[in-house]
Amino acid sequence: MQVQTRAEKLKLASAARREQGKLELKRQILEAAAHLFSTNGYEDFSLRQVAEAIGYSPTTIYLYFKDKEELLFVMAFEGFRGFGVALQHAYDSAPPAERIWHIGRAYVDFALANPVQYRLMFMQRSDYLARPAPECYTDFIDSFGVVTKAVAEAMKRGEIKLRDPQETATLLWVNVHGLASLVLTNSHLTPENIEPLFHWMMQMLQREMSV
Amino acid sequence: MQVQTRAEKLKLASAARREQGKLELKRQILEAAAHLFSTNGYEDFSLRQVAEAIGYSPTTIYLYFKDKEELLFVMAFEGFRGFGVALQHAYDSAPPAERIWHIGRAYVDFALANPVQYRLMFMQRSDYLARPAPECYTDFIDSFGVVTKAVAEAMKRGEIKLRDPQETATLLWVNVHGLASLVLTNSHLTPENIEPLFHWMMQMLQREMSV
DNA sequence: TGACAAGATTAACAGTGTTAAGTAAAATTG
DNA sequence: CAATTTTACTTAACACTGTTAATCTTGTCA
Repeated sequence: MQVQTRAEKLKLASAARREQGKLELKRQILEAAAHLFSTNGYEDFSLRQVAEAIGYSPTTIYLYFKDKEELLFVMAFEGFRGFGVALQHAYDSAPPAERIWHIGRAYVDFALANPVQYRLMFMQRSDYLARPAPECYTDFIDSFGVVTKAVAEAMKRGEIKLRDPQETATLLWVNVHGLASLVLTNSHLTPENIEPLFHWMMQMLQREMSV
Repeated sequence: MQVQTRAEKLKLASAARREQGKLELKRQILEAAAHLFSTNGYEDFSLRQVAEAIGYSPTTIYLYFKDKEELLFVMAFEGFRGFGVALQHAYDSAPPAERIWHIGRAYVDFALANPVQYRLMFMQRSDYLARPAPECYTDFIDSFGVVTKAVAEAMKRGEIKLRDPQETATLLWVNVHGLASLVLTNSHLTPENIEPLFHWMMQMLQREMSV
């Protein structure tokens, strides 16, 4: 490998700077989109409004996202990313014996703290879950995998009964998702008054896993 | 009250016939809409396509439904109606001691048999649940009420532990909805292979309610 | 017959996603 | 430094969408 000439270096630097600018605008689009999405809702979310919000012409967005669908997908995917981080954090920060409980807590808390995103991710466009991640999102945490891991390890430690970890994790998932989506749906269930139900549910699961 | 003249009778009959015709066209619109909805999906569902399908101009639909939103709502509501009927049937046709189990079964079966409607009702447009029923849909079964009733009666009979029936019903609901929506979302879970999970889940709930 | 009402249509508007052609400025090259 | 190419963006246009107002048609009634 030979050293580059000064001109070549400059060229690369400038290219990098421009690339940086592109990334920043992409970021800006995503921010405006997320904001409009959370205020207007899924139904009234429009590309043209996003464009207007950032002061660009509508077609500019197509230079950064293939189409509306992809912009929405990336928004959902940022949700999946944050969601995965939250579950992983719960896994990491809890004593092994309490991991499952903490993950359940983190799951529900995420839904309550990010209702708009949660709805998009798991209710309105749950089909996105089947889609492969967009390129450049390689450092992606498999949320369900976190649960499965916690379950499998608890089994290995003998804290819960030996079963198919995947199936056990699914039963957990069914419960936390069921509760979360019910709270986001039913006005009688509020973030405050679900606490007893959440505790009951988690205790039931814990008991069930032990037996 | 005096007898009507022949002319008055005719008038009424003709008015009734026309009213009948209106109802039939409304029915026709709903059928075409349901069909297009289930083939094209929520995103690509359009009034103009519905109009074309039944051979009317787009604006005709506005003579029968206030707007697209109401047509969609009525479609969802027909789903709620069928859903309520299914749960009620499960309630009626099962021996008292097995009612809860049967209702759970009916819940999940409905979701698997009517995935498109279920998605609309409880995932894509779960906000419809908070909306009051459209007039003329007065004979409406409160699905959650069926569960609550079954639970309350099982408590009275001493089959399950005394608790807040509403909260117990909610825990049941959380589970069946969680499972149903997961199956409709996750391609790894299919109507065939969830049977073990369903049984495990229901047994867990039954155990939990007894303790 | 002529007035009237009901049911449907046409035309139009505003807004949407999306594509192709055009433009101005910046970067690159000889 | 001038010429050329690339880049980032815009304008114009198309094919849709939901929705409204005005119009037409047709059978009903006095």
